[in-house]
Amino acid sequence: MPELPEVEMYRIYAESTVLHKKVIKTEVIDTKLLKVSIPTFKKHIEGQSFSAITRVGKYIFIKTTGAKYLVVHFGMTGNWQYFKDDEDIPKYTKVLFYFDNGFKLSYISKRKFGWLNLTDSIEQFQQDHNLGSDALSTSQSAFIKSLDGRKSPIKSFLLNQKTMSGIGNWMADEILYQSKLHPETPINHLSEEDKKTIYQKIQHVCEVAIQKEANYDDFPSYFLIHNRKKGGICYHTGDKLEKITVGGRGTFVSTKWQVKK
DNA sequence: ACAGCCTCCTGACGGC
DNA sequence: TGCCGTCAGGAGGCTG
Repeated sequence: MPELPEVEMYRIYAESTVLHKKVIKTEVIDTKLLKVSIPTFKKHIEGQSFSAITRVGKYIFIKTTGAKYLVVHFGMTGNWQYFKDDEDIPKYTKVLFYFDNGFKLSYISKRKFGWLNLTDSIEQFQQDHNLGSDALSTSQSAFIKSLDGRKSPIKSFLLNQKTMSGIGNWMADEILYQSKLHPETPINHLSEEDKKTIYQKIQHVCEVAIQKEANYDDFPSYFLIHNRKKGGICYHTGDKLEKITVGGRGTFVSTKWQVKK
């Protein structure tokens, strides 16, 4: 599922395909995924070119030559694909952008958990939707300060996009596994050292995942993701991983390796 | 302000 | 082999 590293790959893909291309037409196949009306969407996108593509957390912001930014979120099964021939249209295409070179960009969503929106500016969108700064742009001191006064399980906090955005379910498990901390540990039980460790592991997991182009198979062998499945084994202890629920999300944990405080 | 639970949606998967 | 129930998950909304 697309989290920060996967969305970064989508951003790079868009930069190498649709940047500076002019949209001559759009086609909305499933209106449910559009957060604005079709006329508003067409008015601000058709006839405009894509002039910059940036990412904050799991969101992509496409600056247009018009007044608005196009905001794209992929949900859990989203993707996009650049293609030319009609016969190559991807399955589950929900929105199509036609460019003046004859190519098209398909916004794909299998389970309809993503959406498209418009905004005046990235900062405006962040304010309106309580979207925190990107995990790779958040300082250690800001991260540690944001933990003050909280007592929810640390995993729930990592999944919350309000202060730091981009971390989803597999990354939260990965970060806490590498931090040797149990995902249910209440934030107010963490030491200053723990907080620094978590921050460093957030950066590490993001950086490695992007460097490996989000191809899980290429991640180092000590990464949890290789064993993050039913019957998976802890790389460090050899014990079977436990599957629990934290914050309503499926969570894999090595109970001997990850300390609960 | 914060925490926790529910909802959306539908393909994939496991069990019989 | 085929059917059917259950699971997965990001973010927003609602409640306590």
